[in-house]
Parts: sequence; structure tokens; C-alpha cells
Amino acid sequence: MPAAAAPAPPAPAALAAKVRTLAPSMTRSMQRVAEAVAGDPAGCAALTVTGLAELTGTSEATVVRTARLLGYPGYRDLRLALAGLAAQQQSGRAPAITTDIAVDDPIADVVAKLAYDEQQTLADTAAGLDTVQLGAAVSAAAGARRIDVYGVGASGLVAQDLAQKLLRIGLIAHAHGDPHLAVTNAVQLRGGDVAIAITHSGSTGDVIEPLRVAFEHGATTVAITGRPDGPVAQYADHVLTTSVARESELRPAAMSSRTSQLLVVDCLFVGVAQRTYETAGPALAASYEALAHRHRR
Amino acid sequence: MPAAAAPAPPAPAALAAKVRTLAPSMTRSMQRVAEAVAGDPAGCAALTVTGLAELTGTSEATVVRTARLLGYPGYRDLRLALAGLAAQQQSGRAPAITTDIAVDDPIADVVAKLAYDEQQTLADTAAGLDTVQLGAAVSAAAGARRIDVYGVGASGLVAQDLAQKLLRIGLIAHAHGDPHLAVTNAVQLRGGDVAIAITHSGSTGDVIEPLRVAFEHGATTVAITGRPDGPVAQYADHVLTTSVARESELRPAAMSSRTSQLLVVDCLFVGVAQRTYETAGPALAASYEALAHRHRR
DNA sequence: ACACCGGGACGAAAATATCTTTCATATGTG
DNA sequence: CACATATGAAAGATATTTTCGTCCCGGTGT
Repeated sequence: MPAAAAPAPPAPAALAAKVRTLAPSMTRSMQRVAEAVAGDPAGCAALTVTGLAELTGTSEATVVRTARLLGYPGYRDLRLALAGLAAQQQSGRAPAITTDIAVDDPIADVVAKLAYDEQQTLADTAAGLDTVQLGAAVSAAAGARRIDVYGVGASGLVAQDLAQKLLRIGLIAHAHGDPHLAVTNAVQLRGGDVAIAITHSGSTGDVIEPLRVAFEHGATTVAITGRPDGPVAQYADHVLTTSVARESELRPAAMSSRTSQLLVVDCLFVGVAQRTYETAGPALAASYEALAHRHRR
Repeated sequence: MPAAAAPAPPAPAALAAKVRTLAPSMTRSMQRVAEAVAGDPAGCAALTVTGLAELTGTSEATVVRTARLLGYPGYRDLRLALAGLAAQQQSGRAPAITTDIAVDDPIADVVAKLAYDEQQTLADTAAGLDTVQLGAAVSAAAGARRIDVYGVGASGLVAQDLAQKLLRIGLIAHAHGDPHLAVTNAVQLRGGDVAIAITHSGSTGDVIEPLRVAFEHGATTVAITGRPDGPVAQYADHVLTTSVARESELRPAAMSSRTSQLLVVDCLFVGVAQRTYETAGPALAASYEALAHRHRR
């Protein structure tokens, strides 16, 4: 703090009020300027001294005098404050993104709404995730001899994503999309192995079946599902709950459930990476290195 | 609207993201400037060109160049934007910096940080997405005879996700992971067809090659990438930019880029669904119906 | 009622600060 | 070693601040 001469810090936002307070002590032309500034901060922020002087039918000198009266060292600083104020106003008005996506929504609205929705989904998922269960799943996976991941349809991609990442840090992980192959492989599992089933509905037979087999062969089983009370939970040692967002015609459930599932999967992955940091760190670096060579400069 | 000449509206708030996106295409000194700006918007807003140049140990010219690259007409406007951003940060809406994920973070922290990060990524992506380009891509896809999607690695899953969804609304879409098959198929494309390449780095040869072939055969080409200036853009009629999050050892780039890519892909999908609502609506309902039968009660 | 005077509001233009452009030099790369 | 690119010094263009003289207003003396 340089201390000393600063009598008052330049006003943060209450500009309109300041204008009213000071108006009586202003001359006619200064009032015109102050009025313009208070009336349209955003607009004025876009103007130079000369511009604002012309707009208000006054001179540059008057504009500067007004800025001084309002507590700023000069017009430049008033303008900066104005820009800040404008930005705040802008962000203040939250667009009506609570409504569903309509067929005739302009593309910009679609983007805003989807982004908002997915953010919401993430928040819900994080809030609803049982960290104890997650921790247990992480421990199991970190020490597993082998990890199988089951998922079909949209969840199949999430399963692949998880397996891909686990592989990257040196674990033996496989994603099984084909139900037959999944069961065939599940038979191989035994204690110390981990099986993870991903299903939004919690009742996808193609995924439940391999999980059941794994469960019965003594593997530690994990279910990532939106229905923690669904059939899949029966064979799961640990259940990780994904959030269930409202769906609509233009926004299939698969969309937000995928977002939710991916967050859970990421958490699982990072947790495992932490526990196996000794090997995971170098492995990640190595795979990064290997990929770099596939890119042109 | 002054029509043609405005390629991108000056960024409103997602400046940190923009810096990260553009950083690779910056020179060393420009990066220093960009870093300073992203690191302390409020502080930089208080500086003149000369001041910022001195602070970063560069010249005025470099500062101006950086401002231009970030999408502003000059330093003055960047400074104004900075002031706005600073004000927003001050008043709650503070997308301030999170700490990185540490090896010894408790699992609950991991969840919170990951969720926050992905939310941030979504916000950045939405803010940085060029709706004009998106609209053009949507139009092309909605009227396409056939749509090919290319992606390998983590982006491959996103490609599959997109293809899966487009198929669901009755479009002819294929995701190609195998580079050879992708090229083989790209040869079949012609005017009226659409090819979409998904690559975070913008320089994945396996993905660029098929896009080039598609481009040369007259298909409308779209690139979804974090490097809008990368090699992939060369053969893309429309470039959709995904956000680039800072990465770290425990949070590989693949993670947040995937979040970003999926949002873009979702927007693309919903846009297409809107335009083809007549057929998309019933198709979605039908596929939903069909799936329900695979679930046990 | 009218001429005159002091005081402050006001703007034109000079002075200064700030921003932008140009151009020559430095730097790194094949 | 040639080439392309990055970079900063300084010239050039704008924007802001200051200076300074004019003008208007109300009061005052004749």
C-alpha cells in the first residue's frame, strides 16, 4: 500500500448513485455528461473522450472534468470502470436457459442450454457421489490383477474410455461391448480381480449378466448406474450413482447420463492413478511421449 | 450487421481459455504477455501498453500483437475487456484458478476438483464456440447424403458417439477409427456428403489424411479441434474449436478435451435434430421404444 | 434603465500521454 | 549460409489532459 494521499478509492459500482449525489454540484454540461454515463455505461465505455463529448454536445475538457468530479483521475479510468460495470450488468442477466430445448431455438441458445445442462449434471453427480463407495472401488481397482468393464450402447463408449485410460497407466483393463464375449471373459475372473458394469438404467441385461458371473466367481464388482436400486446393484459390491437428468425429445437421456458417467469414471481413474502413482506417473508420461511422435510439427 | 468482415466477436469473458487455446500459436514473448494477462487481469487492466511491455520484458509492439491475436482490435480494447473481467471476478462470478489435483488429495477433493474443472471446460467451450461455423456445419450435416466421422484414441470414442447419435435420427453416419478404412471410405465421398474430423491436437495425421481426401473429393469438411490453426484446419470448410484446459500429470489433456469435444458434438447433434425434426423426432422415439424391450422390469 | 465588472462555465487548441505502425535487426532453422 | 520468422526501437497516429482565452451571467454603481 502506497498509503498517503488517497482519500477515497474510486467507486466500484454504485455509479448511478454517485451521479445523483453529485448532480447538484455539477454545471449544466457536466450534468449532461454524467447523465449519459449513468444511463448507458456500456455504450459510453465504447466511446473516446471526443466521442462522448460530441454525444453530449460538450467538449473534451468537460468530460474530463466530470470524470474527475466522479472521483477518477481522468476519463481513462472512468472508462475502465464503466467497462467493468457493463460486464457485470451483462453477466447479471441470466438468460432463460431453464427451459427445454425447442425445435426453433437458434443455435446459440442450443449451445447455451446444453452447456448449462451438462454443467448441472456434473454438479448433481458430484454432489450425489458416495465417496466411501468410490474410495472402495478405487482401492479394489488399484490392486486388481485384471479389470473388466462392461457397457453397451452409449455406456459402451464410457466403458471403453475407462479401459483406455486404465491401460495407459499400466493396468490390465478391458472393455467388453459384446455381451457374449463379456460373459466368456467374466468366467476367467477370480478374487482380486475387478469387474465394472456401466448402465444408466440399471437394468441392462447384457451388462448385468457378465457382472453376475464375475460376482459369482469372486471378483470385486462395481456398478456405475443411475438406478442404485436397480437389478444391477444385486451383484455389485460397490455402487456408484450417476445423476438422472430430465430428458426430452431433443435431448435423449443418453446425453446427460454419459456426462455423468464420464465424471464418475474420471474420478475412479484419477483415484487409481493416485494410488499407483509410482507406476502411473511414468506410464502416463511415456504414453504422452509416444503420441507426440505421431503429430507433425 | 456489418456483414462479412467480423470473423469472431471479441471474447466476453472466457479469456483464460482463449489464451490457452491460442498459446501454441504464439511466439515466446507473446506467450509471456498472454500469461500475464490471464494470470492477473485486474493488474494488467491498470497498466498501459508500455507498462505491460515492461512488466513482461517485451516491447509495446508485442503487446499489441498479442491483443490482436486474442481477437481485439488493439490493446485499448483488450484492456477494456480486462477491466470487465476483473470486475466480474471481484463480484462473485470468479472463475479464479483452482489448485491442481495432488497425489495425496482425499478422494472427495478429487471429485470436487474434477467436477469443477469439467464445468469450467464446458463454460469455456460454449463461450468460444463460433455459432456461425456451427450453424454451417449443422446445415451441411442435416442435408448430407452420408456423414463420415474420423477420430482415433480418445477422440475416436467421441467420433463413435456422434455417429451413434446421428444414426439414431435416421442419418447415414459412420465413425472410422482405422485410418486405412477411413481413407478407403473417404474416397467414396462427393459433394453433398460431410466428413468430420475430431482431433484435439489438430495435427493427428491419421485423422487429417481422410479429411484431406474427403475435402479433395468435394465433400463438406468439418474439423473439431483444440487447435483451430493446426494442420487439420487446412482441409476443413468449417472449424469448431474446443477449449484447451491446462493439463497436469494426474489430469491428462485427453480428459478435458473429451468433455469439450462431447459438448460440441452434442450441439451439432441437437442442431441437426432440429433441422430434421420431421424425421428425427419419430426416429428417436422409435429407438427409445426398441431399447426399452431390452430392459427387465 | 444602462454600462460596467467580477467570477465562473465552457470549449479550442496546445501539450502530453498513449497506442499503433513501420522497419531494421536479431534469432533460430534447415 | 540462406531463409523465414520474431522482436524491439523509433516514427507516426490517436487519445487524453492541460492551458488559456472567450463568453455568459448576475450584481453594482451611475
